[in-house]
Amino acid sequence: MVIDENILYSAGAEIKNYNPSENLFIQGDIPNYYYQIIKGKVKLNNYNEDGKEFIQNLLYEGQSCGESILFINKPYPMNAEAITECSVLKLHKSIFFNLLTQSPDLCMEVNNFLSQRLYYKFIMMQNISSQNPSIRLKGLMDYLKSSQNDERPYSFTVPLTRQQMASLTGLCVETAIRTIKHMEREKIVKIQNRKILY
DNA sequence: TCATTAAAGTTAT
DNA sequence: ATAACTTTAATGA
Repeated sequence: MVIDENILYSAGAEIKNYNPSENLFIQGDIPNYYYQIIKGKVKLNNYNEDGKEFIQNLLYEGQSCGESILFINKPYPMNAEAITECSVLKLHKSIFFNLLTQSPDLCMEVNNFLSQRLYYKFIMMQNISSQNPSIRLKGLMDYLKSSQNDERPYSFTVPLTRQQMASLTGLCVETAIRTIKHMEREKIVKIQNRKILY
């Protein structure tokens, strides 16, 4: 959790609910609020000229959303779209900034989260620049698996659909599927009733 | 080699 | 039921 929900409530944050595929904000909007997810999943994405989706990030309950550019005066370079039913706490940025200036602890927590996002971006940027799809997918899975302690092979179940994995790595689904099958043959992953074990 | 298109099977809502 | 996801195959860059 980035910020204790009670703190956000007492600061005057409001709950907003979203249905799947509803946008919290879209590309070009001016950032005015701090968002923190109470329940549900949200994706940050872009669409290229051909309408192909690239997922910048998947966010879950307890995480915040769009805070990365709240601190500068630029419109959002991406959309935030609910992928499940979502409850989100929304706090105006002026109040959010007040909270931060009053509490070093809060400030650290926000910075910590910002660091994590940045870390993910670096990791993904490195492996996406690889031409090899197997390396891209492996890079993604390595990152996801690093959040758990068990490092044994096949101890991690990838919590993503193949479609999402493809959109996160800039591949098309079919290539992702074929590559994953190939990785299964090479004993890099196991597949149990469509779930990918890594 | 990977993306794209099409078609069909499977799962989730 | 219907939409979303998965899979296979053919074709082209």
